[in-house]
Amino acid sequence: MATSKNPPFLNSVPELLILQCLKDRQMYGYELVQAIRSATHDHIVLAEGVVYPVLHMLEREGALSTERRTVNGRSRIYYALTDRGTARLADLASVWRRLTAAIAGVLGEPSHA
Amino acid sequence: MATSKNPPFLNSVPELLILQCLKDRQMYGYELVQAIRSATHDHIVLAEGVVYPVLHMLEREGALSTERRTVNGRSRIYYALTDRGTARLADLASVWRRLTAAIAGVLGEPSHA
DNA sequence: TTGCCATACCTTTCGCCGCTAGGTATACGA
DNA sequence: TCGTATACCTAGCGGCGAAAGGTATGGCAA
Repeated sequence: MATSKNPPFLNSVPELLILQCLKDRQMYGYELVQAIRSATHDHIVLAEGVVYPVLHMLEREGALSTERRTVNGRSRIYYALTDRGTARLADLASVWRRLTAAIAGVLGEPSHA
Repeated sequence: MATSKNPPFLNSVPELLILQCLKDRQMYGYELVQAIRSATHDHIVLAEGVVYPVLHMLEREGALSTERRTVNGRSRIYYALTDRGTARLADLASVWRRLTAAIAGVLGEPSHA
């Protein structure tokens, strides 16, 4: 009942992954691409064209705060979760778990519940 | 290595669910909508506007065979998996499991592996 | 010193997939 | 006879990710 509609279907997975990574520590865009790539053993490779727009959108909505730093003569923009971002992460993760559990059920897997 | 690219991101979940349902027994479109709805306890509700086009596409590609039957004065189109459809189901399910496992890893869940 | 690769940021364009919102027709119960 | 459930269908829109490109600096090798 509480769940009004299907979230347009399983979208915003990139957003979920990015938020989750930033929960552990602040990171910059280029770093996120590689972190996700290596964390998933190359199973998920987010192109930069996906990551940067998401970061900008999240910043616009107040889910992320930014800090410009120069390291080794290179300028980086570090992103960190705000309270709002933490809440958003919790929301997305919850929806994600609910949907995957539902699908696992159809696929005939126990889904460890 | 075998996995060339990200499948456009987590698309074709409706297709996966439909194929999986048809693996157990043949069903008709209207029935599929409700079967998925109830199997997922209303967490996933595929509109008919999603289901029918997928069925037509799968039939066009030889993944489903059809049989028209009249029950209680109502005309129904029953769909059944072909060999090709079974293979397609196996493919989609495998991709699905790989991706969800990867995401579960990022989310810090054991994902029962 | 020149050129290439890695780093680090960014945007525009395109295509697809699912969603919305309709539409048709029959059966059945109030 | 009128509404609701059954059962099928389609056209059009929108959003999100993918592809493809563009800028700039640093470092290394030829």
